Amino acid sequence: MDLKEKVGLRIRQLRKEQELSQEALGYKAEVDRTYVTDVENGRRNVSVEILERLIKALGVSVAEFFNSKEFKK
Amino acid sequence: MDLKEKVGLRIRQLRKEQELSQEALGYKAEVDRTYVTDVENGRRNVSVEILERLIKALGVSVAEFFNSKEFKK
DNA sequence: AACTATATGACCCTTAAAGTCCGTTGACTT
DNA sequence: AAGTCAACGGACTTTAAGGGTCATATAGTT
Repeated sequence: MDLKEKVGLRIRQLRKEQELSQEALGYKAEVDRTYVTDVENGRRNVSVEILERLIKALGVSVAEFFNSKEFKK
Repeated sequence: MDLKEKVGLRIRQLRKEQELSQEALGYKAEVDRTYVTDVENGRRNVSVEILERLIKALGVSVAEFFNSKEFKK
């Protein structure tokens, strides 16, 4: 599993915790709803600018976002 | 300071610790040395695929990479 | 002082891919 | 049946990826 897949799973995990729909997250992060779908399913090679917006919209710091089992080796 | 600038500084920090030149890091990560220059100076909006290669080349986990002061809020 | 080598920075340019936006469809819920 | 949510497709626009070139700085060499 590569990084973009892990990122997608982590985003989905945090989004569910917040009880947000993909569309609601997309709105907060100012990205298209279909784009959120693709990112969560590991089909998008996101840039750090977009990633930053998504992480902010999820209400966590970048360090917290990556402080998760799948990113530790 | 946005995320891509923070990422650039962190890469530079870790590269210096390893005593690698930009060219040597570029070689390990399979990116052009001028690209490394641009990334470190915050001029490139890197994708997670490239970021993953750079982080691997620096010999740290993704979690470690982002476990640094500048990424905590 | 002129020359070599190494390291970095700052442009410029092309093309492959990132990112946007319009749909539709299927599953599930009320 | 009407609404919500997620997945997916196609077409389009924008930008990252990658590489070229030249300039600068430092350090050692002859």
